[in-house]
Amino acid sequence: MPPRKPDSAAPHRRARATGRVTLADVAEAAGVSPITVSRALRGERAVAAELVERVQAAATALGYVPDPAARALASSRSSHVAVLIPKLSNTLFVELLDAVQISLVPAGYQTLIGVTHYDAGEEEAVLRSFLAHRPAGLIVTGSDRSAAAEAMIQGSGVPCVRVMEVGSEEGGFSVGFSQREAGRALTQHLLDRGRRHVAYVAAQLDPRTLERGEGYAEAMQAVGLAGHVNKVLSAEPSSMALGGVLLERVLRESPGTDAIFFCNDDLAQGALLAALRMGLDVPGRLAVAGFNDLPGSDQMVPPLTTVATPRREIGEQAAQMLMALMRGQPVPTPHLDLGFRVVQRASS
Amino acid sequence: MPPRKPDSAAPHRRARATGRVTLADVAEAAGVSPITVSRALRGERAVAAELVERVQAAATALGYVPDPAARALASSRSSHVAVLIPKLSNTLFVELLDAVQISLVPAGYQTLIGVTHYDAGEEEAVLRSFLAHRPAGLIVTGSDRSAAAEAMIQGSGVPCVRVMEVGSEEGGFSVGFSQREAGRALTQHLLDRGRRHVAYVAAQLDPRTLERGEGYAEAMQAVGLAGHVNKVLSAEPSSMALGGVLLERVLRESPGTDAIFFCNDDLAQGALLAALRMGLDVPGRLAVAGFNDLPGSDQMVPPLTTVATPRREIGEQAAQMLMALMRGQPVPTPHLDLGFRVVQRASS
DNA sequence: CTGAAAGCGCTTACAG
DNA sequence: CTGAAAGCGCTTACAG
Repeated sequence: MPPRKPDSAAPHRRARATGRVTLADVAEAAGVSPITVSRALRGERAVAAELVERVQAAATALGYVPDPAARALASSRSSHVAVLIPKLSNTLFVELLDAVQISLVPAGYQTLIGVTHYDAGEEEAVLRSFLAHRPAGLIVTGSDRSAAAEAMIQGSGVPCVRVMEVGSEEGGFSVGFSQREAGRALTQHLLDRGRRHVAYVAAQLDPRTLERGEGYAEAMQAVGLAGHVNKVLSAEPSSMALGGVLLERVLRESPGTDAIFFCNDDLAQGALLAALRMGLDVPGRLAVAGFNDLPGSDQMVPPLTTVATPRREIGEQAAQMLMALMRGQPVPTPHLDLGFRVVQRASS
Repeated sequence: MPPRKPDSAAPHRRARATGRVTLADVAEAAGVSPITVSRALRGERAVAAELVERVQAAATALGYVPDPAARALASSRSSHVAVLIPKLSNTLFVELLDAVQISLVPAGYQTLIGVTHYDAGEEEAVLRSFLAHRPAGLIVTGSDRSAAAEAMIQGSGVPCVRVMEVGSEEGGFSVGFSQREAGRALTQHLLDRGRRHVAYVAAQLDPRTLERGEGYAEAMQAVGLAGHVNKVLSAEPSSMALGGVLLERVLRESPGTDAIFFCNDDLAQGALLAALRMGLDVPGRLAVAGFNDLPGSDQMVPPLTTVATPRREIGEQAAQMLMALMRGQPVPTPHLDLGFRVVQRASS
């Protein structure tokens, strides 16, 4: 009978207080040092192929899951990607977010979503709170923000991609399309269909909405209809109900209007339904067009003419671009224009 | 002239490599120990009022922001709350999420959102990844999940609130309403309006949808119309377009139908628009009702009868309940029933 | 290609 | 009511 070792020397390794399987456990099981496990699992630097296999087997056998907090503390970089969007009530942003998430999650990143409600103060607060988490990357909507917010982004050194617009500033990164061009194209479409008294009706009035309005005005001016330019702007949040209200307002204030370009499909959908209730002939008496091609627009009566915007592709490409930046890889096209498409349906 | 001190002894405190202001910096500035700063800032335990003030002043002056990673590592509890929802394409869940977020963010929690796509495997994967982040709390949709997912939740020890249904199991926590009761109430409403051939049309077929269907069947049976029970079920994802398709299918297969109860408003909205295109008289020939009272339902032609569900309140109350759990406070009502409301409009 | 040492910035027991 | 010590679980330089 072999002599019993004293208790104090017994265990090869004491179980953690937390019960968690750690890097050290994997290292011991694989017979290597913790740092080798770290490197093997992250695929960082060269580790002998044989060791990599042994480490991976041990990690799997023990059910090892790296601790993001420890990783973040040691590397001063978390696996979080913060995404800032203005509102969750606009389907556009939800789809954008969904696409970002679908691309980022399989790569091991966690999405932290921040809603700014189109408010500079809220955006700063969200940014401050998120940057404290040392995110690996940042995706923000548009390029319009307070100087303070901009300074926080720059000062943080966190890679950042701006979405929905295409920028051109040196040093920045963006994925989107030209809101102005899109506004111009849709207006041109209405003009091509023979409309002359085209009104631009917008709500919410964020910078992208205003840019579309500028495109609209340019298209009108280009064909000598500067005198017919009619922008109806409401700072209220966009909604179907508001679309109906604004339709009535335009018809009352500018009875000669023969086409309305709504800045977002929800307004246009609401206007279409209001027209139905009023017995207003669309497109006979009035052409109606929207923007974004949101769910339901193709189901309207009549189906809604609109601009299809590539928010899902924008989300995916922004995620790809950000991943390249986070890995320190070069980005061939720092400002990626994904374009848009005028979708003609029976409402115009 | 005073003698110059040697360089090596000069600085009171060396700047961190990271440049970050730490607890130690605040402690030094306030003339207390780091642990006192920690306690004063978290409001934990009793700290002399005078010290609290001094610490807070120093923290503010230095612009101190606690490091969530360090905090999580030391306390083995992060400031993240993970929220699991089935889909981002259903407005219902987006509003729920928004409400949760609005309640949690001001309290210093970060929301980690996980989309399961109604898939058990995806749910397990998301859960595994989230639990590695040691969330402070968890909010999940419904109470239907794989045994593996359930075991992960239980085993993690993370406080968890289930939303959208009200449970009754001992030991659990939930905020929602009775889907079955709601299904019954809406059906009863249609019966009260004189309808006899009421069909229940559902897509997606998640457990809540099926429960509503059971409520529907019960209401039919209760008035002796068991023979008229007609459930039309499609496993496809819910959408407006599908609503139109299913409407046509019901009219073709069961021409005697005089009312349809759609399991979600998007289907019902699509059906209403299809009816418009077909020239089908609603509610004269057919009554149409939906569920959830989603945006746009009140704008339809005719406006849609539906059940208003309190998802915002559910989100808020779930957040409140979870915060109590995370703080170890007692929860007076572990299963909170927030009810629902039948909203009668012109479509029935 | 592999490792020993130090440290990231907090909080948790344990004392007093 | 306050503090000194230890440790959470990793990764970053620095060596070899």
